[in-house]
Amino acid sequence: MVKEMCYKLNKSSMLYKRLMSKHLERLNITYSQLMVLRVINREPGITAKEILMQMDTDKATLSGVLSRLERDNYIYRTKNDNDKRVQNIYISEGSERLCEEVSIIEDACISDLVKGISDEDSEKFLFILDRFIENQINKIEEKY
Amino acid sequence: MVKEMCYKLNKSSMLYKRLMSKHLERLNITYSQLMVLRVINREPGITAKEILMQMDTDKATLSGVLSRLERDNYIYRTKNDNDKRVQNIYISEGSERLCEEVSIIEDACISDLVKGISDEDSEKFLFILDRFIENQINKIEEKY
DNA sequence: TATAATTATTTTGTATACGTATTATCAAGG
DNA sequence: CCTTGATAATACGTATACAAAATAATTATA
Repeated sequence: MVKEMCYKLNKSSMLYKRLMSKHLERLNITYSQLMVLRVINREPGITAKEILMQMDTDKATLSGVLSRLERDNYIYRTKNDNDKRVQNIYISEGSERLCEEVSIIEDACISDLVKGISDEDSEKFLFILDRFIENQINKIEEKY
Repeated sequence: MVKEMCYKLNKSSMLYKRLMSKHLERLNITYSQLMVLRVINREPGITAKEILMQMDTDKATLSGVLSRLERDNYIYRTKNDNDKRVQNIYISEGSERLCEEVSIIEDACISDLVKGISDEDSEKFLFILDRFIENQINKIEEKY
């Protein structure tokens, strides 16, 4: 049964990314880029390191996403004078609007996903999923 | 709440892949390759098209996975005489053993993931997840 | 039967995911 | 000071994920 849970979690995750990508296509931005952009929108001047701590992704991956966001003028970066290793990251003019627009798209994407699932069941689902994730994290931290 | 469900499903999926990858590292095979190898192991002579139907992945992705599996001698392919577009795919000598070994690894990986979650709750979780996935599939098939 | 439509698969291009190496900078100790 | 170790970030290599185009073979149709 655990195996089945894992497979279906993977499948659902894949479907979600597929769904969001389709809707985001016309905005010329990817799902990953968007997730990062939102964090920056919430905390202007944030550093890559701080984004990493919030997002549980890989630093090399994030570096790539950031450089593409910068290339496409969604963000800009300035060197931090206190610590020249660090760059502070800001949303470009106009990108706030993008974040808002995307929230609307996301709401549309997810609107029907709990159709036929009661609030109580959703609650229950989240509760179990939290426990499952906790177990996964413990397992990953184990030695091999 | 739906948004939270989606984020956590993604997170859990990522963690699972990370966990399996760490354990599979020493076998010199990736998680995706393994999933494909197993299907071939179950149905020797299967075609790429048939694998696709079972696995809900992308044909281009599968094509790459298959070519790497062939490159590393896990599988071999023969042209089908009835339809020369098609290739029949077989497990190479020795790869069956790999499949068995991997099952053991996978069991070890997932063994503690339902710790603290009752059978009843796992059941419930799967039930809700199935419904969720069904809704996702319907949503993806909608027009934009 | 010649052509059009379809099908199986690969190729190409872009964006992740992630381990490892590298670069630049900082901070602490000798 | 200056070397050593830690830290922030990028670069590189390999493997997906996936859209779109290309290839090659098959089938349907005029």
